[in-house]
Amino acid sequence: MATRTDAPTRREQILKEAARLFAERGFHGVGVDEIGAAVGISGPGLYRHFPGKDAMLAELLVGISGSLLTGAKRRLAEAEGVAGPEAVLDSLIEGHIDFALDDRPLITLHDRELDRLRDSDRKLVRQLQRQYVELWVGVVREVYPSAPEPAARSAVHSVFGLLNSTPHLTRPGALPGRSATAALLHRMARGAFAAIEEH
Amino acid sequence: MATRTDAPTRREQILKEAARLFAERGFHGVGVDEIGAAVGISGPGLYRHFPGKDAMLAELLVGISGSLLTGAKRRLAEAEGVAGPEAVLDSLIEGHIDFALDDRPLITLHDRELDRLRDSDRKLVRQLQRQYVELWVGVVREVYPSAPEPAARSAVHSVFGLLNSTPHLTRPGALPGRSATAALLHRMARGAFAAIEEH
DNA sequence: CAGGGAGGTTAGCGGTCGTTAACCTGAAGG
DNA sequence: CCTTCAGGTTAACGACCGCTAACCTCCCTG
Repeated sequence: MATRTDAPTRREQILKEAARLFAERGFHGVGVDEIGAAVGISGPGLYRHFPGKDAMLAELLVGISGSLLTGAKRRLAEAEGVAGPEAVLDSLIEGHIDFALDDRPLITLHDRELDRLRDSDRKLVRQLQRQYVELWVGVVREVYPSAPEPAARSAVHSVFGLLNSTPHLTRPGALPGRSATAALLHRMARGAFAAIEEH
Repeated sequence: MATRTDAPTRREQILKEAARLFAERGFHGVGVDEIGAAVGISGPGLYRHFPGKDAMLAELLVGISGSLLTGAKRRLAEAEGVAGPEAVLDSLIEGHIDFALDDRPLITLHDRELDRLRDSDRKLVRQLQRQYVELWVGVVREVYPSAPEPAARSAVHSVFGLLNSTPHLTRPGALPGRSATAALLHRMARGAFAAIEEH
């Protein structure tokens, strides 16, 4: 998989703009004409690239869940043996923060429009999400062995909520710069996890 | 304001069911017929109680933001002088957790459907939200005086994300019970705030 | 016991939206 | 040079949805 430097294809443009619009106004709140207009073609021209509006949302959500899981697996494999569980957890957090900061609209969609999918697609996305969560839970339980599994799972969901809050705080972009924000989020996530263990 | 023991009025039933449906399927994803059916009347009967579908959403969102702010102000006033800033922060966290656990659909709506409001209503809601955030920021800065204001504000938004994650974790209801969940969320919120200060 | 308002009902209008149909065009390939 | 096809276009259809109109039926009250 080479690092892409090519110009984005029309199909990719459409997906990107659709993600932005869906995140801004909701799946049902955006018409196909608007999506088309956002990439310079109009309305039904989209059907040369996608079988329907639903298919765009499906591809977006499956893509998100897939790359989150793939990235997490890669980070876990890279750290295997050579690093302790704390470093692995840090790596997972870092990956999730990068995603939350770079693909804000996708993060928004990811927990907002899942129910608008066809049954089969929704099942797939949920399965990918579940694997992602369980991967985190495993690592968290290595770092905090005294934490019972349900608490660890709740904690993971809550930290996702914390990290995924980025869309809310960057209205004017007047926040302390990307790296400082990432560092703050990272520390807060670790601080939240550290509170799993009572006292 | 007496504690209400009376049966809920038809109007309140409608608001409650509308909140649930809007949270489940999005504002545009729910038809007035469905809302009517959820309270046992059908379709246009709703217009005896509300001027339109938008008005239901507006009343819900203004109500949420208002009661969050009112509750926070009350807690702040009660603790004035008699308690240190840490206790005030704990009280704010407790209030927000109660709300997140008891009114899950409203919490979901609150940061999801704001853009579907008329301009004037949206402005009002945003102003209430801003006051709520600033109230938290003030308390947080008392507890952590070394934290710069932008960091404190980002932290507050992130902790809201953490606390508002409750809708995600209660799919089957097989989580460790309400009080244990509340305690875990509370500890995590404090742990996250504690990480504001570097090192 | 008349009458009126609160709170429903069903029928239907007007607009919007996803999708399809039919047609056009420019560039690549034999 | 003719063909083909990818990638557009506009027109239009059918479904759905928010809302209004018109009507009906209790129940309360003077």
